[in-house]
Amino acid sequence: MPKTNIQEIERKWQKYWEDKKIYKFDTKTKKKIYSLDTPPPTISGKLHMGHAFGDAQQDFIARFKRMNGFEVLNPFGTDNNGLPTLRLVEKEKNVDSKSMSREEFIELCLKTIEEEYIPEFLADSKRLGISADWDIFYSTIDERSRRVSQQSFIDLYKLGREYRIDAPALWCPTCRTTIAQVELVDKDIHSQFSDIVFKVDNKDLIISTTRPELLPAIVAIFYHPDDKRFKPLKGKKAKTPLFDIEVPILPDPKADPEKGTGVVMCCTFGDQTDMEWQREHKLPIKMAIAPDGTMTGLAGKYKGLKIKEAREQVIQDLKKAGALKSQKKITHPVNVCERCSTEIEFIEKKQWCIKYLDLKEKLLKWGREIKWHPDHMRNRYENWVKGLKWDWCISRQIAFGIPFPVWYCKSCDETILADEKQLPIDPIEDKPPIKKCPKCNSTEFIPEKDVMNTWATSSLTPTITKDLLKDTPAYKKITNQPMSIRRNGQDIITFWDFNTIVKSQLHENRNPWNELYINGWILGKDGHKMSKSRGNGVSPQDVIEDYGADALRYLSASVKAGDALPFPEKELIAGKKFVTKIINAANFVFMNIKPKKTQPTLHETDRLFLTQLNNLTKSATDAFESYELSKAKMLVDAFFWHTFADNYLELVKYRVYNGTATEKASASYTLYQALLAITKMMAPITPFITEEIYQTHFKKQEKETSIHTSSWPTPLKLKTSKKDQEAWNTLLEIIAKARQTKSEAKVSMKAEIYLTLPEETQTLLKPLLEDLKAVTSAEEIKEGALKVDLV
RNA sequence: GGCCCUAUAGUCUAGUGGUAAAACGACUCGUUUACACCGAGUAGUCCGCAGUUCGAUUCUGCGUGGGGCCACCA
Repeated sequence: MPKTNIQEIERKWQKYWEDKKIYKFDTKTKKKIYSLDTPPPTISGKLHMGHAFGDAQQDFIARFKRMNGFEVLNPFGTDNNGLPTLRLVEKEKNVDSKSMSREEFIELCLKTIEEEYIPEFLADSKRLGISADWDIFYSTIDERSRRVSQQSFIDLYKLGREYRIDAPALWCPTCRTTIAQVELVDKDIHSQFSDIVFKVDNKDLIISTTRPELLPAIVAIFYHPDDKRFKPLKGKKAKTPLFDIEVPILPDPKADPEKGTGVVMCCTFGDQTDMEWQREHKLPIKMAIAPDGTMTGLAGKYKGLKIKEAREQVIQDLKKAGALKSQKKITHPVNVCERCSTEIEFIEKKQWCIKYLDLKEKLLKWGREIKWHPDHMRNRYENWVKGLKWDWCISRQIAFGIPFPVWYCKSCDETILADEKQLPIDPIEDKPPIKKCPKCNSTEFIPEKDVMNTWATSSLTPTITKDLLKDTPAYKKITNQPMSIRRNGQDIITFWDFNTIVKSQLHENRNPWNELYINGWILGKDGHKMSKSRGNGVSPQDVIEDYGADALRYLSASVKAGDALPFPEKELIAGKKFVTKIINAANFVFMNIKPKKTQPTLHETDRLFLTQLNNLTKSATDAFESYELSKAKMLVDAFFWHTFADNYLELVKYRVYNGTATEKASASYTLYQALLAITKMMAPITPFITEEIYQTHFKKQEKETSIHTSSWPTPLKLKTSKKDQEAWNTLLEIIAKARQTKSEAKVSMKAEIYLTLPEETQTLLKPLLEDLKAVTSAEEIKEGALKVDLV
């Protein structure tokens, strides 16, 4: 088929589906509802291959369930309330969010995304054949999401699950925001160990550090409790150079005797271990670094210098003071901000946290109540839960996002919640619901300026989806129960899936979904993750242009749940070939048959073949049911290609052209049923070409508006016998033998032969011998050991 | 440092306690009443070691390679 035809056919059915509202969710449905919690992509550009690949796999499930009698709730959302959107709009519109009012900036973000990004993204998704109901649409920053998200905050506050504390927070000096553990990446940094001389009872104690600028913030010195070298120092105090601060010397097992000189200095905000020590040993809190990445007054004369400048200066001064013994260059990995690669710092800040560390055991239990596909992906969730050390900090200090619905009393700091009926609100713009503080009667309130972390909202997608259907009859059916399934990539199990489970359990005491499908993962041709910097990306738009959307979907169906696959161009070729082949096969079938729905007396070849078809129907349906999508595709594809096209069509041709009325009727029925079943079973994967075939050939008899709302095939009623499989296999073996003989003799497949078959084979295949003679061009069948002779 | 997944033709993947298969590629032929974006055929393969077993590519352990998660990183 020429390229333009594929494009035309696909566009034609895409329009048809939209016009006929084939994927419209019927809110008045009487059917069982199958609901999908769809991952809202952060839209900052075109649909990329990762989106296409995952969305396609989800669509296979949606379409399969739709054909199996479910009313499928397949919404579509976008996630654009976070830092990436903020960055995008700042860059695109050349503005600085800090110099605008929050309201202005949110407006600009919404407008930019909605006008310039979402339309193209949606068009690409539709072009891919995603069968979502586009009217059930949400954005994680729209009014509904803001309301649901603020309501969640208020509910959790009332449940005592939220608290606000002065806490050390991971801080990025460049982004000027606190960041989450998951936003950190490791980076190898060239640095140096400076051996600094401390004084204990006027004797030298050498301590190695990579961060001499933190000398003013030292609160203790640690050694390993088993380290004999330092045991005598226990309980003594060390004096720091330059600053002359006296700090205690303490034993702690986290100090590594092998590293540096075996003793380590602890500053409140040096790194995570420092903070743990601060807590465990109840050390004072000292802040040497301000939120903007400069030194605080604590650093004395170094105040106002940037971290690196201060480090240089301190080293110079240590040298002058004779307190720097030596320096050694090292490369060591440090945590940096994943967005700007700045080394992170720790600061003290009032933050809202959701308390969940007490729920670890329950979280593990809840995780086990969800069916994971594949099962082993639950390990990632469990490892994450077991490793949790902090409660969930949901405060973010950026200009864009969903505001906390709270104010604080200016005089007593009492938290004032917004009136639930007025959500969503912005405390900066709106007034608190009360005039006086209930605690101290003060009348002045300070709005919370922070916004919520994006995961605090996107962890509510099941709630948001259900809220979209409020006031419809379907609402009752979907509320108060988990959604059917969520599908997403393995990369966000630990935050999106995890946080959603947390919220659902805290709010509703139930899991958000019954099942989780971790989609297969597409890599670049080089086996690495697709990325701009590697230049190994493939654009789905180009692929659709060259091969068609069906071919891209066919490719997406060749990876197992949870697996990763280097981009296989050959699967696109195979997909395109499949499309051509099945349309040709359909043309052949309907050129030669008279469709008949009732089963006539079946010719033995047809009965045996239909038995094979029934086996396929069972195994492919099982595979779809258990979400083994790649297996399902492989089974149907292999059957279509080998059993149906290569063998059955060849076997039946002679009879179709030359048979008696009875023989033709049997062939007609068989061809019709087999092609219909195959077409339907491929419909979830290649929806366009199967719709083309359905509409062109089957619709007259089948009557459904679309193949995608037709019913899934079930096995046909057939007489069977124990020898069916043996007879079918033997038949194919003989055909293969004849083909082999001809090929080796380098003659045409139509060359005539003498076929010699053992008596028992002839008995087994008796009703098939005429078809066998025709397909092998055998002039006659002789008796004896299996042999093929050219005439 | 802890953990998870994984290893099959040139490539990418199925599969099995009795030495294996499809697709793409290669090679050899054929073709005109579905299909040259075709048909048929040929060659080619189970990471290493040890254990369990009559028998291991398959099960177990270890090693090695690849992918990933977590923790640490003065």
